[in-house]
Amino acid sequence: MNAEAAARNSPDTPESGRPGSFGRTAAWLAKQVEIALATVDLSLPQYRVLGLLDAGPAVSSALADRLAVRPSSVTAIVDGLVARGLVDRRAVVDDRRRVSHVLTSEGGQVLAAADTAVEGRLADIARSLADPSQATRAIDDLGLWQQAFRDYHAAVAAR
Amino acid sequence: MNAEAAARNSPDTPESGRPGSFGRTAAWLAKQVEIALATVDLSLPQYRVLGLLDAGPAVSSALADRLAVRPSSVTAIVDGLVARGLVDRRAVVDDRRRVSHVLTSEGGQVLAAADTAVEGRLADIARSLADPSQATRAIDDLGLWQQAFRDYHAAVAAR
DNA sequence: TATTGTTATACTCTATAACTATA
DNA sequence: TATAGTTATAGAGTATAACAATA
Repeated sequence: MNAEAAARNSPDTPESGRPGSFGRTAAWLAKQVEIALATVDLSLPQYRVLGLLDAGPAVSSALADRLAVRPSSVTAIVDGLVARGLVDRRAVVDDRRRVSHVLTSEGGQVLAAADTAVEGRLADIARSLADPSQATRAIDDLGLWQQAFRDYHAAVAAR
Repeated sequence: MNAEAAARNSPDTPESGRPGSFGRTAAWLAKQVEIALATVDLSLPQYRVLGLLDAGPAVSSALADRLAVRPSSVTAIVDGLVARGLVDRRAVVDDRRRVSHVLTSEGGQVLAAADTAVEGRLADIARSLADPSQATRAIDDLGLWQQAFRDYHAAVAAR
């Protein structure tokens, strides 16, 4: 351990990140999601797309905005989903430059399986906490983040 | 919105994921971390490596285990960090097949900047919550997950 | 002309398989 | 022989730049 780390960490938790480093925790949470998604053969970006389309059809530019990626990345991500029949591409009638994306029923099933896999893995990890009430609290408070994202996007959209 | 989604969502939140879909929330949390890390020119895997090395030097196989990736992926991730002078590779004296990795002081500085960037972005989003006490709770409870990972790894290591 | 999306290309992360060096 | 790690190669996600189709 380097000097900075030694100064930051309490003596009885020598292997941990510094206290309050919740950014690193979020990074590990991400890895756990990836591991769970691998069981249903889905990547993190694909899971995000399916989740967005679960709320209704969306054109490429809307997906690119919400995913915070470039349009060419949307093409790449969706290519795989279309090839597997999880998403349908369809032309937009009044503006034929645009391409809309629709979740197929098979896509909905895979999305549900993905939700189950991810939630199951995260719940397993939460149960490692000694206090069962803390496990519940850890899970429930991800719902707080869900609300935060909703409010955040609403605020950004209103700008 | 498809029929399944319509059935799951409450009428006043038509654009949201289904209630309790905390797996999707974790997936979006991951994206926010990536966006923040881009400001310090770091990827999510690189951020995880720097965080691990902050606790002390580690050989490739140990990093592969903790990162849940194959050894060749460790080589690829670390290559970029070594090229930037954030990590040093060094031979292990008593077993020269092994390669140890050490966080440089510049690496420690970039890691600190990354922590600041990620925590700042997540805090911004949490502040979108109407109730300020909920923002605090959302942030604090990521610390609960930090503890959960610690306990989970301890349990896995003890197997 | 401007906009939407795809294609071409390059870089990173990931894996599997083959290889080198060491044990 | 077995193990640790790298290299070779391939596929996915990302970006930028160039392009085609449409407005």
